[in-house]
Amino acid sequence: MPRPYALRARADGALNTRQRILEAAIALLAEDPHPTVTVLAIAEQCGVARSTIYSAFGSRGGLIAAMFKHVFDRSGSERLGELFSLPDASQALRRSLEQGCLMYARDRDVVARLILVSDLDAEAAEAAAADGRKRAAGMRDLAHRLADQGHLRDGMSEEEAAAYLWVVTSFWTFDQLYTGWRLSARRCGRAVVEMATRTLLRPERL
Amino acid sequence: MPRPYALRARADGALNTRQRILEAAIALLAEDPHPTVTVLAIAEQCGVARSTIYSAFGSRGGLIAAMFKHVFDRSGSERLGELFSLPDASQALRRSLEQGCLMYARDRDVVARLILVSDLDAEAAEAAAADGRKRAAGMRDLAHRLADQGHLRDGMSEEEAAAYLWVVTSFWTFDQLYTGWRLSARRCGRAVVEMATRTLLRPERL
DNA sequence: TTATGGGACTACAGGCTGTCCTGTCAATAG
DNA sequence: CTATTGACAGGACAGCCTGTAGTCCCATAA
Repeated sequence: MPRPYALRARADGALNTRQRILEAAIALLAEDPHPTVTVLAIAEQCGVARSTIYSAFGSRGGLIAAMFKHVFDRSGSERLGELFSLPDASQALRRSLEQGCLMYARDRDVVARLILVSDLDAEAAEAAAADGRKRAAGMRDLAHRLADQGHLRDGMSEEEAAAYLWVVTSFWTFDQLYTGWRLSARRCGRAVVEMATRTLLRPERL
Repeated sequence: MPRPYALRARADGALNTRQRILEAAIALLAEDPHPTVTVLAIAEQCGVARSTIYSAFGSRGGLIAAMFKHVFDRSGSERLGELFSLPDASQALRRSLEQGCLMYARDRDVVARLILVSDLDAEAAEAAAADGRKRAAGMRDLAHRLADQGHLRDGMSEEEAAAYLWVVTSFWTFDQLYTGWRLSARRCGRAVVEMATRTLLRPERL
């Protein structure tokens, strides 16, 4: 007959290990420009057995998916949420796009690497897709508010506006400017805002 | 003493084999949405020994680099060049961006896959970078012509214009709309042109 | 006829994933 | 205090992948 276990401390310890592995894995991506994202390398990075990673995340794909979520949900996303929720939709657009670029820039290498390896792994791809759906919903919301407040150009439908916002807020749009064209994070932000506002908003309100 | 060999037929055969391998490899990417891009899989796809691929391309990375060049240089790029060279820079912009989207759409899966695996392989990454430099030069040229012909908005420098063109002509910009937002190739083209023209050109010339 | 080189086939070393199994140790319940 | 439980380390192993090397066949050109 099984004994009922509360396991407060044990469970905490396990959670802690999970966190430690995630942090170490992300640190590995941040340090090395072309890291070998192998389970062994990550295990060694944080002094944990390879088998521990499998028991904590199930598979390499599971680990990468968890890293993806971790990076995209961590520090800075509240700040972004605040700006995004500014009452004036036009201000929300400008400020959150700029802030988004700063956030992308801070973790550029990690994010880029993570997106790449996620795309090649079915399990991790799901995490990336989920993040995409979240961003898409956000952009529809912003487009709706822009329309409501009369910011959109004549002939620009809400749905079309959401599509444009979707494009300009993607990591790759940022990175084409940042890594591809070597602009500073701040300039990237300005450029992205410029594209969005010129394309979407009434000229007289620019 | 080595004998001078013309080897017309043999060399032709070898070239032929190279081509066949490339075509087969690209077909493999096109068929399967999530293909395992292994040398063995490609070898089997076109009924060739694995070792033949190594002797023809040197390595997996070499093969991928060759595929990259092959896809980006093949049919359609003359057409794109034509449109790009139209005397009216504004027309060149619109027509070549639309045409570019049609080309991206035709080989979408192959291109996406190729960009992903290229980024994770040092050797293939060079091929991708070379293609990027080519596109960057093209965009600078177009920006220069737009400036010369007085199409650019007040305050829009040639260099800045090139950066915007660089972003909107990237594969990922297209794909965010095509795969991410499920627009048709034609609508993607219109959207990209819209972003470019609204951002870059004088409002009165739209 | 004969040397040459393209290409097939085989074998092997080394690296990675994923699974399984054993052993150790700290936390917990009785 | 003692027995149980679960986190974790460590190792072995199958299976797949890359890259290299050696061997053989045979069409071609001298």
